[in-house]
Amino acid sequence: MKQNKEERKENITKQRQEQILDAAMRVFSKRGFTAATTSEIAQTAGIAEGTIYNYYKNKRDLFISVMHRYIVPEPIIGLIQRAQTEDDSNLISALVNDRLSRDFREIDIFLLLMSELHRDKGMRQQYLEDVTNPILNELEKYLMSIVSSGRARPVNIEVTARILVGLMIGLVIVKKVEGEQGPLNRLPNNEVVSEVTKFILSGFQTKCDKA
Amino acid sequence: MKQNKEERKENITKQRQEQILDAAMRVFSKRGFTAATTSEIAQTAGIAEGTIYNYYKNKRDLFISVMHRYIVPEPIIGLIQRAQTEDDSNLISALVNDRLSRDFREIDIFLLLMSELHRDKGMRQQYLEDVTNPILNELEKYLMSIVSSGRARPVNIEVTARILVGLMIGLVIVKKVEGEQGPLNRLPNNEVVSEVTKFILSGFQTKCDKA
Amino acid sequence: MKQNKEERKENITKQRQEQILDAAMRVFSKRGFTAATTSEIAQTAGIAEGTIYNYYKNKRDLFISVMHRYIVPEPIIGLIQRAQTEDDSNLISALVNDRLSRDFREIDIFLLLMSELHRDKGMRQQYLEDVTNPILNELEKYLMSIVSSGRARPVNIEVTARILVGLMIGLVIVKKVEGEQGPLNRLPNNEVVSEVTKFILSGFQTKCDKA
Amino acid sequence: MKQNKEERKENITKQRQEQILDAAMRVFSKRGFTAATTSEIAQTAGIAEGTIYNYYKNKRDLFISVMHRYIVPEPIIGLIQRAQTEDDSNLISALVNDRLSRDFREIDIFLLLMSELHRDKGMRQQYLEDVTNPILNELEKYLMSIVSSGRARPVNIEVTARILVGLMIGLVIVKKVEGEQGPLNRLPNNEVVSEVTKFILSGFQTKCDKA
DNA sequence: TATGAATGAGCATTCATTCAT
DNA sequence: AATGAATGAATGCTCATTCAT
Repeated sequence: MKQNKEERKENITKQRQEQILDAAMRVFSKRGFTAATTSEIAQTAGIAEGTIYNYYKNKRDLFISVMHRYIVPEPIIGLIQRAQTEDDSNLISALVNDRLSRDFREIDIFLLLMSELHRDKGMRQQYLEDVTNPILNELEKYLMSIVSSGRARPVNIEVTARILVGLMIGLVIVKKVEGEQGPLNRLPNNEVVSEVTKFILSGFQTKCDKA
Repeated sequence: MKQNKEERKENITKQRQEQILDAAMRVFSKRGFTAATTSEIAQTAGIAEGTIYNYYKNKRDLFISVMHRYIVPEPIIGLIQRAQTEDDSNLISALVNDRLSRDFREIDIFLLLMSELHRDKGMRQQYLEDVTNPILNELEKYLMSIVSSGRARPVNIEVTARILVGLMIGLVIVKKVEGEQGPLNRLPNNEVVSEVTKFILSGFQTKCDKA
Repeated sequence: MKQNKEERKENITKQRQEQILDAAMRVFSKRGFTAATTSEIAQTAGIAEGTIYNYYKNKRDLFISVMHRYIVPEPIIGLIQRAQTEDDSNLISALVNDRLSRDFREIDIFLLLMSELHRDKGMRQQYLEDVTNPILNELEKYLMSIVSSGRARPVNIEVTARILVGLMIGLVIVKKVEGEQGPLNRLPNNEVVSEVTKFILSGFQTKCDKA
Repeated sequence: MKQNKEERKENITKQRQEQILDAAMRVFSKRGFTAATTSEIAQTAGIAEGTIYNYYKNKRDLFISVMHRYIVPEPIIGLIQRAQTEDDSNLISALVNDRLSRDFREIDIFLLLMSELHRDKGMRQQYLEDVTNPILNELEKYLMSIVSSGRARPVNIEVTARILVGLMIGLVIVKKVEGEQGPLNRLPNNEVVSEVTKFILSGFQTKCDKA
């Protein structure tokens, strides 16, 4: 019984934390770290302002928790790992599709993260360790495998991994900046994905021009 | 003589504005729009806080002026136009090199702009008109010319232009996030540029696999 | 029990509002609207500056609340209504006495209101509706009744009502401007009241000069 | 020649002072002392902000000069003196008419003066000596003469003088507060003047009711 | 544990005044 | 004498954080 009670308590605590994190994520990504107010976060979460401080030491602590909660490498790493056996075109398509089909909120969080990273050395280090490096490592493993199997040119693995990650990030930013009227939003998603995939695999030059 | 006087006055005004803009740029890119204080901007510029308001209506006006002063499409458009007659590999190299050789401050300003754009519809619209669209238009013209000349595959012009822009933006972000220890900073610049150029022209797949 | 709690809370809120309004009234009437500082109001109320803003949106809102709290037509209207059956001399005496026995603070508030009215059209309109018109209406009703009963000359009702109101206002101002040494303060109150009453009823000309 | 030059200089100085005083009067009466800015005064006068300080020590000094320049007892005293020989009804009419036909600017200055008087003891004292007392003295002399000549009841001279002054002030305030739509503005001026004159001479009670 | 009133440091902005030209 | 840029103190207002209930 007692344990049951404690469990329930713990559950409520978890729920409350989730509730706050979700609200904080929305407000932070809408306003940016400094312009976001604890008052608006509390309102969004449907709780009192003071309650936030029962779960998080201060605003920055809450922000860091939001980043940990919503910026994670697992989904993208999963994609790469599951794709190791599939053919390359499928993997790239899946990756591109995954990124481009996310909604704008994620882009906002990402941009937010970017702009806060260089104000907080510790955060930047942690983001590198927790998110960037795992993804890049996985990509590098994949690139090594396809280079050694002869399916890819003998590219510089490190640089190419960064090219791929950079391309994903950049596309998502362009998509967001141009908004609803931009081609990346206007065209059917699969058309965009297929075009990007072809680009990644073959560049834009006429193929086999030396053949 | 009189004109001389007026001219000198005008020069002083210009200098003072430049002085404030420069300081504002530094502080804004270090702190972000909201966290930047007019007090720190004034201190950085070596003037009194009130003096800022003799030249700019308010903090947001100053911010917009900074953006206009430091985010301009001309250099990149110039590059594309001057390259129309050169061979494609040279143009791409030049573009990539131009972007990757910029210092971090510019990246900060760019990220800053991105994160403020979606809080200010007017600013976003203006940025599209003043910067994004001119660059994309120029790129699209270039792509059309090389497609029709047979030097490029019959790609979707619109999407490919965005791929190129996105790639530039993304690379610069990755370079910034990984910092001094990342490959994009560690490797010789020309090596990175050459790798990116090859990627853009041919992708990473083994060429002519169907030949 | 719960209700008790809520009630207590409400009481505290009321008290706090009253505390702020009282302080604001003092400071506003001492300094005028613009010269009054929220800092001094807070100090006078014995609270922190920020606390004011838990109860009032901004300084102007606080000012308007002060006006609503301290400038009300009810007492004067009550006087007129209760006097309808009494003889006219009694009513006039009561009115004059009521006005002249107020302390200087009220005069300050009144002057303050006057000087702010023409900077704020909305406030002026509201003051007319809430205070001026009700009093004038009541006075006009009274004047009509005494004219039709033959106790008064067939005066222009509208103008005479304004003469009476103006006389009250003006006397109070003269009393304030001349200060302690002026006759309106030096002479016994009932003497002044009686003199004013006689003036209102009969003017200063020798009565019945045509009889 | 030299003297001529100096004279001209003096004239220019006078003109400049007048120009500043006039502008200051307009701005002060529109905004009130604190809310009026030296910047707006300078703009209104068509001069540079700094120029004000060549003629007036500071803002308060300028304000006091405005008061001295625009609030003077002479016109009203002149009216009373010139009327000594005329019949009483004419004098009262002239007084009332003089006050009620002034435009709103003067009322604003008067209200402004009132609200500043009690922040500056010296100013209040001076206003009493320079303006209030001379007018009241003149009125008292007049009242004494008509009482002793039997044309007026044996009123309390001091109080009655204040009643008359108060009535003028109050009427003007009511006229201003009610604005264009109020009866004091809507009705023909001579009708209002005549009504007020009759009131002052005879009150509103039916005349000769004891006769 | 949740609440939300109270706090006061901090910020953008204004403005009277000065002073070099 | 006139100018107007520069100054910086002062102000209204916000908001993260605390704490009594």
